[in-house]
Amino acid sequence: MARTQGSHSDITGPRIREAALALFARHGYAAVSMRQIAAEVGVQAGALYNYIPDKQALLFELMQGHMAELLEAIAARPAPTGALARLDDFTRFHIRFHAARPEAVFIAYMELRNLTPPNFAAIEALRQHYEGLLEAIIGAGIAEGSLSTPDPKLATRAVIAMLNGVNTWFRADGRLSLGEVETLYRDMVLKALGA
Amino acid sequence: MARTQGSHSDITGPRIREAALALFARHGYAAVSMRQIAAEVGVQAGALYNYIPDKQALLFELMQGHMAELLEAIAARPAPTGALARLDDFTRFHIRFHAARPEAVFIAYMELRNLTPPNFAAIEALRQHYEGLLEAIIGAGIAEGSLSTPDPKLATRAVIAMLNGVNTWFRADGRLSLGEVETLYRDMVLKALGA
DNA sequence: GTCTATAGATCGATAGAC
DNA sequence: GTCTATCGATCTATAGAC
Repeated sequence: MARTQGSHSDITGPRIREAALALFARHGYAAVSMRQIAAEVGVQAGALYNYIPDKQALLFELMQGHMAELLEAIAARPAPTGALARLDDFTRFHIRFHAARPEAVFIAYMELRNLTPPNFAAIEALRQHYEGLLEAIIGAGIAEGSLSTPDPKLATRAVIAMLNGVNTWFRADGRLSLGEVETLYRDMVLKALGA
Repeated sequence: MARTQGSHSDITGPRIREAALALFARHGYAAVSMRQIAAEVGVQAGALYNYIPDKQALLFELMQGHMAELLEAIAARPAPTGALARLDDFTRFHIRFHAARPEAVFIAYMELRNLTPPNFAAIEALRQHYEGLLEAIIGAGIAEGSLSTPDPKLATRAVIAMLNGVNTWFRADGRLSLGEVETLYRDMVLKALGA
């Protein structure tokens, strides 16, 4: 990994984020040193500070970037017509998006307590916005009569938790394909919400 | 918190575990120092080593104790007759048991990666044993025809994840009582499993 | 059983040479 | 933009007095 001297402003920045993402996900933010990140990138620790003000900002950027990507991806998706179709689309999107970036997802849920209070508030607002999208779908389903659940807010949290669980065990080379998992979870979600 | 000198073998041990539980849950294992734990107990850092061999053993004891308590509590519970009644009992037990000890639950799920490999294997075996209890109930329900779900192993994971989610938002002084939450989740679980 | 003191290592972040 | 070198703080764990 050692590199000789030279100027690499275009690639070092992204590589720092990649290395930090992998190391934070594996060992946890508090257990990873700036020297470890630097070694993974192939620079000395001091060079990291040309790209980030401090370790906290590095964590925040990773989490904010992940949440922004999530919200952009769901916003860019054309919404199907009808609550059931929208719910089907949401569950498939959620599972697929999260399965594709397990490290960022892991960090986004595990390292919240290592954010400073203002940084935490910013991430929490993004998370609540995403949750609100699902709650709106469930509310629309109740309004149109295609869904029936006594407490939409609680049901929203239950569905999100269920879908998030996929990331703790899914492996691409496992017994089920991602498409099969999506369908099985979609069916459980629809039934749980009284479709 | 400062204390004068003296011998307190009977109470210092449990107090160390209590302090470590609270601090690990709030700040994370890697971010908590032995000095912080000692200060919370009211002793100097060196005194901790009369009770535990090292920091890792302290984490392991907390997690193992939690899992042992969980398995003992469910084993001591008289099993109702019929899969639906057993499922109702399991969901209520799971939610109530976990809601009563949020710190231990948080540590049990968040600090797995900070265990040494042999310690991790021991905890993981206990977790799988617990999961197996729910899988057996679901399997029995399918066998007797009261439940209908295409993949019992996947359904087991989905239900556990859904139930675990309660701990991330439930507050005793919130909108819903724990009993109400239990009932709402029980209903969603039953429906999701095709009861 | 707890104290004080400390060893030996490692941390985040900065300064200045190139 | 990266290097070497380092400051000052902090860490786990241990040694020896009481």
